[in-house]
Amino acid sequence: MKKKAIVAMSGGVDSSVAALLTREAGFEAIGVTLSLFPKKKVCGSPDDVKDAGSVAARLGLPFSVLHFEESFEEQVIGRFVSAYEQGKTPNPCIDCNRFIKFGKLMRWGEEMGYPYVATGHYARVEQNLETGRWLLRKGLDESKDQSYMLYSLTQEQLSRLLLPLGGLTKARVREIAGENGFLNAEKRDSQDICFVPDGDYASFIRRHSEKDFPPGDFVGSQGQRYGEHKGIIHYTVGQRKGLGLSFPQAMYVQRLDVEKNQVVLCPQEELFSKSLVARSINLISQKELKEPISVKAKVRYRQKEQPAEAVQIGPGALRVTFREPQRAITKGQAVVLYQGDVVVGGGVIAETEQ
RNA sequence: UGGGCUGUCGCCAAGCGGUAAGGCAACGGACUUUGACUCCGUCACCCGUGAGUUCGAAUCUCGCCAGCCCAG
Repeated sequence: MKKKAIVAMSGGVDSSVAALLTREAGFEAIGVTLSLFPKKKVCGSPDDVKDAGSVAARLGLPFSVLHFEESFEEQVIGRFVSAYEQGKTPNPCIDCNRFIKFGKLMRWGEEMGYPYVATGHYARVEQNLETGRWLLRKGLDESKDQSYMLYSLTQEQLSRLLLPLGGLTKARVREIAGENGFLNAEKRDSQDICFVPDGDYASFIRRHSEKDFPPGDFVGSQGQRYGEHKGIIHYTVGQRKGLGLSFPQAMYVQRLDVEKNQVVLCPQEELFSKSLVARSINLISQKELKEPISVKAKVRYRQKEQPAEAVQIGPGALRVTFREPQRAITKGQAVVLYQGDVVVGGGVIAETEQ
């Protein structure tokens, strides 16, 4: 009997090709598009659903739309807003993967008799036959690698995950889409936060938060006042644009002080720190770090991994110390550890040090 | 009220007789399944104002206006 898989189809090229490849790999597949925030133009917008449905039809796959708005609101938007309220800078895509695509959707599939979930992520999953552990590896096309976004997946989730694009380049994926007459072969890559299509995430947060985010002071690291900011949610560590102030040199946000409602500014040189503490960690290639290990770590998506040493400092926490100080390490963002192209694990940055 | 200094893009600031550098900010775009960073592009037909000298002035002269400093 064929193994059964759900393909999470966003309407884009990647997941469309993933659907094709999943079927070709011998799975009995169904296509599903998640409706997450129906009132706006997002995943699950009419156009995207239409594109996904059209590809599914072309492949002869059953297709349906799942209404996960409620979970999305709670698990993703809620966390997103709450992080900003605390002066942190969240990565909602990671939460969406963790709680929606590989949480809610996977559970739904299980109930429906479809234990596997396939997506169009550029990363690879494989089992280490010696240890039995499931490994997450970078996509072969390093320029598109999305393993960073998947660091939070558990062994259970990885064991049910199919990533058919892991060994392909983006160019090849578009080619395959073209060869198969997919109407979205040339559709542009997605960008920005899907539920804030106009890019104005600050207004979005104000609409979704009980709290008030009043103007406050821009200050220097010595406490000198530089001017007035628009509300703390408008800023993130390392930010340069949008301050509306002019200095002899470019100035950046060094940190956010929620208590004092201050945004602390500094020149580029003072933006670097050497180590960080991550919490809510998830380890993949090993169960725990018994001793410090040497890794390469990313402090944000689309950053080249940097040499570092990682040590576990508690059940859910680890400290990462970089060989070279890193620019603008930001609370709320994820740090992901690699050894070669294997994801060791990762966590949410809670503190920066030095 | 005398004496001195200054007045160039939203901010800072080059220029000192030959036809307006640059930085910051802003705006647009690229990049991107997060926020940032980064990169590329745009951004003073005009130099407080009026008159003059000159082939030609932001650059020289005179008047006026504004601001600053020192006197009193």
